[in-house]
Amino acid sequence: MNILRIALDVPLATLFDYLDGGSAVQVGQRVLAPFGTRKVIGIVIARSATSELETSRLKPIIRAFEDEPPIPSATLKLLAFCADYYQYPFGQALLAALPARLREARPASLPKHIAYMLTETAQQGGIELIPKRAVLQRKLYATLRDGARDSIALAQHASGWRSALRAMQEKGWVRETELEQFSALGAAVSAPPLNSDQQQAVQAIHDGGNNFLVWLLHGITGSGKTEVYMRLLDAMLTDDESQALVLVPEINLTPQLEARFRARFPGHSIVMLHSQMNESERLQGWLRAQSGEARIVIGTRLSVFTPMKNPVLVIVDEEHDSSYKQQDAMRYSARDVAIMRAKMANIPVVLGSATPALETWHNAQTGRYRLLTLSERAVQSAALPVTHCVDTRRQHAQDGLSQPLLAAMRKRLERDEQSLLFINRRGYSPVLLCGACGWVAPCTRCSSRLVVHLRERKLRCHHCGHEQRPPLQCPSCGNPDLHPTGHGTQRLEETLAQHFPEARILRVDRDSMRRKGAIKDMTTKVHANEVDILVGTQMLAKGHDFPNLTLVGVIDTDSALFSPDFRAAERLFAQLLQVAGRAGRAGKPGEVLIQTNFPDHALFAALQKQDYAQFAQSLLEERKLAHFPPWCFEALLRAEATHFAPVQTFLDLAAREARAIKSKITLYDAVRPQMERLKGMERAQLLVQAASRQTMQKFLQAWVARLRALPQANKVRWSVDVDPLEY
DNA sequence: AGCACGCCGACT
DNA sequence: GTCGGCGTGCTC
Repeated sequence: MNILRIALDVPLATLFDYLDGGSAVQVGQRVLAPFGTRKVIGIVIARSATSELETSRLKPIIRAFEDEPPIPSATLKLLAFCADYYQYPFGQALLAALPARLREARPASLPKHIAYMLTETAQQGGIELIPKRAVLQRKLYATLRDGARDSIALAQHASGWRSALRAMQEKGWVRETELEQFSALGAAVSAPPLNSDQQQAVQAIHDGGNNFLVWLLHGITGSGKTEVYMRLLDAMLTDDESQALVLVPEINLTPQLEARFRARFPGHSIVMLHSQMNESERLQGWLRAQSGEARIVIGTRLSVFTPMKNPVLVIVDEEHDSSYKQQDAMRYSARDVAIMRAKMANIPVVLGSATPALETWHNAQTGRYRLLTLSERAVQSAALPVTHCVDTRRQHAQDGLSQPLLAAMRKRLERDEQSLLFINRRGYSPVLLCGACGWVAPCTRCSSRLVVHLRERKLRCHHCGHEQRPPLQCPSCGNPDLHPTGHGTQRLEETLAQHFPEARILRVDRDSMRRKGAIKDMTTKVHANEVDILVGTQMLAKGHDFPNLTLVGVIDTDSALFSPDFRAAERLFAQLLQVAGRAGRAGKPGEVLIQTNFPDHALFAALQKQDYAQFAQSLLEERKLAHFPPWCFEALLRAEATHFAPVQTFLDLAAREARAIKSKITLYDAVRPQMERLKGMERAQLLVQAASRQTMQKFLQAWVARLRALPQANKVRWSVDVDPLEY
């Protein structure tokens, strides 16, 4: 058994065989191996006595990292499953999941716990040693008087502790010491009482036992989902070994969330894993989770692959959030991988959301998932805002602003309260709209809207590729005045300044918030009442709590209401529900004004009542008629190249290969995505639908094998997106 | 993906 | 004469 089967970071779906060179390296451990002219890091996947290649052609590995803990087989199996499901080379999937430090050729070891303690001198001298004005040092002294503390504990007691501590070290008052293991620090803050909904949810999940079950925790904003998660952790992390994985969307992973968990579980080692951490922190977190020391792992998308010794629970917060879907390399959905992980480990998984993804809701309706509802508000001060539509067919919106909205904003200015204008710019493509009757040009083959292509004077379906000339008059009412609709948000800020020259206006979007700390500055300003009007995109929808904000205006909903992307309405509902939650907290009643040409749309009726279930039901019926997910399964073959011709050739051949496979799939024509050209690349894509996951998987397996064999496949960059969210 | 090999155009 | 353009093909 001296042959090693090794996974390498190369775009080939094979393992590579090497001689072990006498090393006792185990499955899951790292090796450095010669590969062509290079030296690369690989992971041992299996040991074997034989190879398909002649043994004389095998090279021995250069070195093995035998002292490192092996990646557990459960993690390898999960990644192998994902590589298979998402049609991605296993070695690349595996190596990409590791912290970057483990892709480098130097050994990694479990970090020591450095703690700080007072020296003899400091203890005998007492706190009077430290000058009164060195407030931070005195604070640290008081903390360390009770015993040694590590950096995490110190950070909790005093922000900016590092320089103060260094000063104390230089004076000889503090020295470093090494702890054997993580030790409990401080007392837990007590848990607030649960309302009956929360109690029932905790009870139900706890009673569900330790085996695989998917729970959907459906709770409106402010219903206390996080408290339910923490109670579950409390209840399920009982023995010394058990661990839990908590996934959160990119934006939700805030210092506040971390502080909340640490305060609640001071006796447990908690590890945070997200993209803003530096590489050594990331490696530390990974190793602590792998060793079993970390009891709670809180992280974003990629942390779904973090190895754990004894996981007992997986939580996916805001499971509908699109940041769970990776949009390059292996295009996995961390929510779906989390469910698969729970299934493989035979443990429960909890999905939490106020507006679940329609796929998730569907599974809860059919009984595949268990539904738990939190309908009471846990925070009593959080009152439901009043939602109204402004009918922009009657109240014309000049430069995007209608009179009722302007009047409402003026009222807030007079009362010294704040307003938020929400711009929904995402997924924007112009549709052809009749201003008289509200007719929107539909696709004849899909239940989607046609997109206006002004330059070519054409209407096109981005889903199936259907094209037609724009009609000269409205087929519904005969009105000849049809126009593309859905633009004009750029000048909004200027227009506002004209209307309210005295108001302090702050724009919040990705551009203005790019600078580090910009978001924190923004929230401080809003809390200090230094802003009257906030103008922003979906960045503003989440998380922030502004007590003096009493009006939310939504500028343009119609482009999303009738977007060619069939998921746009679902996203709009989630966003609007979230922005509505920004208005009127802490006692002051909030108001939400939505400008729309279609105030009778079912979405607004459901929004006014905060009735997700009703809206989801109507969307599900629509999707069933149109044969869209979740009533079918999809995969997208994307291709791009500097010129369009090879892209077209490749997709034509790919379509031919697809038809040659005897599978019950629906193949659509190749279409250009909304961004036809991106970063100098001409793009196009091919959509495939199947009635079941198995059918799709079987088809993709055969298809991708044939695609790899096509010589034309090397002329383009192509990838498969299984369960795509964006087209 | 890298990286080497290889076979044709403008340079010291 | 050779430096270097990127097409082709291989990596256990």
